[in-house]
Amino acid sequence: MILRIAVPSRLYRTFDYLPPPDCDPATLQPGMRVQVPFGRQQVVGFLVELGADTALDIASLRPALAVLDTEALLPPDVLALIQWAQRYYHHPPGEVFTTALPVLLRQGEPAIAPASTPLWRITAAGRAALADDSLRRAPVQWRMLDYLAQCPEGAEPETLRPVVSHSAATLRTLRDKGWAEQSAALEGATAFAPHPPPALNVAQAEAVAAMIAALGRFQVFLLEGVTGSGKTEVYLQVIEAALAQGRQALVLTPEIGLTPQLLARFRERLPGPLAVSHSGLSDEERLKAWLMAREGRARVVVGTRSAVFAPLQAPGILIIDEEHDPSFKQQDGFRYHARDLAIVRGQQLGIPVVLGSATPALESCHNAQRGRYQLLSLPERVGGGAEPPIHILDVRRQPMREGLSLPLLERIRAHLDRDEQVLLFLNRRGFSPVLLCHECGWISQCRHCDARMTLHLRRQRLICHHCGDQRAVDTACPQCGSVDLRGLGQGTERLETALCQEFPEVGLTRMDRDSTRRRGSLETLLADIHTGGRRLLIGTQMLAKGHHFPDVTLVGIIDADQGLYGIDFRSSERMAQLILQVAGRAGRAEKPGTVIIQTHHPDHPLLRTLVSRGYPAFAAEALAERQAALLPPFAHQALLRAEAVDPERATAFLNAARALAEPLADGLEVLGPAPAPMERRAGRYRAHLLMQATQRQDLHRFLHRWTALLWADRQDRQVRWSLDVDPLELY
DNA sequence: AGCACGCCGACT
DNA sequence: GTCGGCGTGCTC
Repeated sequence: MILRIAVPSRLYRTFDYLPPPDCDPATLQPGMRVQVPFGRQQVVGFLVELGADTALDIASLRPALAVLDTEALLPPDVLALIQWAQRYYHHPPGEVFTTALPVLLRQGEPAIAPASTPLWRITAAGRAALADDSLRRAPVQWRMLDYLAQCPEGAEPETLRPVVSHSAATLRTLRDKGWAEQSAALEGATAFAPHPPPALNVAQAEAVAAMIAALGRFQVFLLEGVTGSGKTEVYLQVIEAALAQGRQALVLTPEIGLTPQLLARFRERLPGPLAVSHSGLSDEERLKAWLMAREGRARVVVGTRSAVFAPLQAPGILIIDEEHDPSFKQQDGFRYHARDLAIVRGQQLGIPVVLGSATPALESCHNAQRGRYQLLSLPERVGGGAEPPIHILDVRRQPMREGLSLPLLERIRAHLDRDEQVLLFLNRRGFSPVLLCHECGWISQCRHCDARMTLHLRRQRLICHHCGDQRAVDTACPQCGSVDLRGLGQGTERLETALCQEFPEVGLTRMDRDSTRRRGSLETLLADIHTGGRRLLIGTQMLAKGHHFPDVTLVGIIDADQGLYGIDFRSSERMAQLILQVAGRAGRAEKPGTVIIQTHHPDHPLLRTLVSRGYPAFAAEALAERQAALLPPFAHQALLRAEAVDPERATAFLNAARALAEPLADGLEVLGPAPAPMERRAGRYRAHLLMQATQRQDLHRFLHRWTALLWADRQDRQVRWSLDVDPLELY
């Protein structure tokens, strides 16, 4: 008997081994982990298949060293999903397994839960202290205690570490004061008092009924609902129905969507422990969540992208929230799309898949249009209240003050004068994206990229946002020595400075990657906004996700122009989604918000449609444009990327790849090699070859044969290359 | 990707 | 005479 093993390497094939000498081959099952010798190393591999034949001479096979599991680690459906993904994305099997499993398991740790650490919990006295302001002078302790108050079933010391900078000392102090205590984990014994579900409106009830009727068979639903239309409530009720049938639910959300609010809502409504999986967890916590899902102790699993591979004991329904979010697509290594894989998994399991979004991806809209997905719309906001009106503000020939037009400034002042909050969205961090010498025209070019370094005035650094390189800001022009260096263009830091001068009496909060760099600072900023009287909020797309600001009555989109004529054919779709998401952050039923978009292209047809007729009309029009241009979803793409220090070698590789492709390229176009839009990045030159076909089948038949040739070809080791099937970014 | 082999130039 | 630079090839 031969063991076909996927080893953790980026080689595009499996390796054959003999069973270990002391092993009863009858106990072996695909999905078990096996310790094997590999070259001069020992690695943990995955048993993919048991076979009788091998392409090699039996005598040249090496025996495996040990079988690490007594039963298959992965249920058959996850194994099937992994194999499907490996074929579809044409990616090395070892890396696919590696991505699909928690770190500890791929390192060979046993598949049993690590000893549980005692949990920290708030005491009754602690709650009282939180309420009566006795921690007014101790903000760090207050923040920790407030965090504990939001963890009814206790929190592991590990998860508390990021909350404040010296969590262990803080916790000791809180314990000594009797406000927090540490005790062993209560096994799944959440004090669960089911909250009665709120009444549904007609559209919600119809959606829930349609999904419940589909439990037990494969059906994709596209749940399209504006912000505040109650998508989460629909999820909760359909999950409850699946649980009542003894099944589990898997919910995928974008990273930022895993906010305490969403989890708290799931916890108070759904019985039993929740398995939560995202990148902020320790390896032990991830393994624990994984095991709870597999053993069925957790009935509901909530996680980010990689949770699509979570093993489930009795899968009942898959839900992908904010399905349009690009973070569902992995952008390096194994470039899978978790939403697409969830649909495949649902089909393989014969269970429903729910895609929810206020602004569905055009791909999903198209699938709904042709009847592959069932469209369910939630057109009204729960509790009434209209969607905020969106206005286009033509800034052509307008005097601008630091990127703000005077009419916008006036509106901001009016809202602030009424004691309301204002949110300004600018998708560019730093002070200004370029430093320019007014004397000779020198600009702050990055040494490693075809990009300019962004000026961060506060930190007195020039930082390249593409490779991370940074240096001190020049005091004089490196070219001509002039001291007249000026920042060109607006970033959030500059906007903050300008608004501080304009409205010195108003509290202001900036939210971007720079201001939330320290762990826990996001929570602090949000607390400031909700309770601390900060009334001007400035931020990047970080603002657009997860958090709602009910007191905001004015939203300003500072610069919509980038998105309208971006290099990427998806940039207008992105911009529309961002605008509506930012708009959706604002207002409440009795105090609706207004949205103002500054642009130099007030007549841009897609922007006009979005503003006057809403997202569905926008999507229909954008889809018509895609169809006319034969772009996705009316064509299917794969991108072969190559990068090397020497640009010639990257291109030579792609030319060779193109030569291999030509005889096979039936029913598809091969475009390139072309330099990437930003050709040099982090000191390496990047180029690519784009394959495009109108029939998905043609593309995949081609890729199957072509990748085999590519891997067999003797390659230039200096060239790094990768294949991206269904690329979201064309660079 | 690792990891070794091996063939060249810079030193004790 | 040896140490170590990185080009090349292999991993069942």
